[in-house]
Amino acid sequence: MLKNAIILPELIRTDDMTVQEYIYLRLRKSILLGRFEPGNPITIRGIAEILDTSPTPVREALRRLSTEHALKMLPNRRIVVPQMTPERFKELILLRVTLEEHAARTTLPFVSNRLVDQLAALDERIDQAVIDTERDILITMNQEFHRSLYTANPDQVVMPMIESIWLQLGPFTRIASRHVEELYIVDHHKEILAALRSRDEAALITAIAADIKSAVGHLHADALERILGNPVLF
Amino acid sequence: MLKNAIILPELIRTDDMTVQEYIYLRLRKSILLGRFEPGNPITIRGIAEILDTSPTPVREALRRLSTEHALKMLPNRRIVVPQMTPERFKELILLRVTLEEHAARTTLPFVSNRLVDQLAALDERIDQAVIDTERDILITMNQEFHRSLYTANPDQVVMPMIESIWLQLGPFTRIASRHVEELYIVDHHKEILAALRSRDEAALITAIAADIKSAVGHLHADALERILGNPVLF
DNA sequence: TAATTCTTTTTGTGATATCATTTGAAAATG
DNA sequence: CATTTTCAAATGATATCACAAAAAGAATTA
Repeated sequence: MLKNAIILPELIRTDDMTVQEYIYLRLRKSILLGRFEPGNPITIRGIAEILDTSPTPVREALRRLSTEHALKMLPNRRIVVPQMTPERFKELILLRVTLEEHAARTTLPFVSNRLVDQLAALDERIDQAVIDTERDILITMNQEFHRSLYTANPDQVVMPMIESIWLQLGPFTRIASRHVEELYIVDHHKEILAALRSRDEAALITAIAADIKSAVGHLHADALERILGNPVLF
Repeated sequence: MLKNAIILPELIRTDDMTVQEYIYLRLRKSILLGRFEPGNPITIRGIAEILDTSPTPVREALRRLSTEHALKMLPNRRIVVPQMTPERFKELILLRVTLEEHAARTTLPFVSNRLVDQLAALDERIDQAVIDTERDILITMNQEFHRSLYTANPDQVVMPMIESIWLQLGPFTRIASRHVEELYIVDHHKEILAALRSRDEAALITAIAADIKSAVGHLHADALERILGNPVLF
């Protein structure tokens, strides 16, 4: 079981953080980076052993993640990463577009020039990560780009739901990347930035939708069926 | 502390249900019916005493509910029902419209005549609940009406997010109803049913949006500010 | 009287122990 | 050889215990 220790990315643990919270954040990061295989059973005691804690905080962290639908607690009390199907994948992408369009629309009045500059800086780091083929950094920074934009709205309530979608898509991106030759991701951040600078809502919505769909653009129909049609075990 | 025992609605506990799940469902129902006052501190041991269990499953249930943003865990580790503000309320309603419109759109291809009949039957029970001024039944049935419609889509992933919105609005509806003379709720279920029968997507979207907004229709601008502007303690 | 300090009680957190369920492999059966 | 049965090990759920942090009172001081 200790072999799985590698799959959990490092995470600095601050003093004000409870054990439960630390475990939650670390597992969450791991799922977002696609480190877990769908279908693989996860055990409370197994995680507890890896992280050298008792089962109690682990179970709480796992339950939180199932509430966000990042994990699934089966009727037989087994915990797994949910299996992806073509239908569910389609629903997730459609909902992600809906949610992020909504988030973009409601955050636009709160967008400052300063924020756009920060987003532009983030985008440059993303471009660099693509050049360096730094997959983990790319995923993290891309999420940070979107999160920074949507949370400009101080009263926003949509972000947790977008994060839930990201968590549900996380395990799949890993599988998908194994079926695609190389990591060539074409984002639409430049268009998003242009739309933000001119405060053009229609253009922003278009760019956001294009950005989300391009992330799975090279995985249309046939490819998806091929990847998801069979269980894809490794 | 035992005086709060009354606020928890009854719930049948089946054998296959874990203690944690039972507590979760019971608290959830309680929140949806607006039994908790925003700001009131909730204690793990208090709930455990009321339900005659140990703190462990209670803490897990409460953590699940905070993950859904039905409750909030403060930095000082206190647990409360989040306070409502006019801004947050507006965001919640806007997002609810977005989510339920999305759900309606994606579920429409799966709507059968049989389902429409079931929804019509539900609507009649809702009308009766209005006549009898049975608040709890009205709220529950109304949610069941919407849930039945959206879950017709078997691959749907949006329902948990809609439920999260309902949970966040729950405590507020109670406050609001204390400021309104009587319980006269004008729903738009007849229009929803008509749109479903004719499989008219545009009409359905319009009806859904109208239905959601009418639930807070008598609480516009001034009234909201008045209700939410001050802490409103009872 | 109001503010502050000190003490007691309450509370959340995490580890441990116990129990029932489930799993998985060995043994038995056909 | 395939299937079923049996049984030990693993696992999840819950109660309990110990500890530290926080809250609430009580006592003291200004």
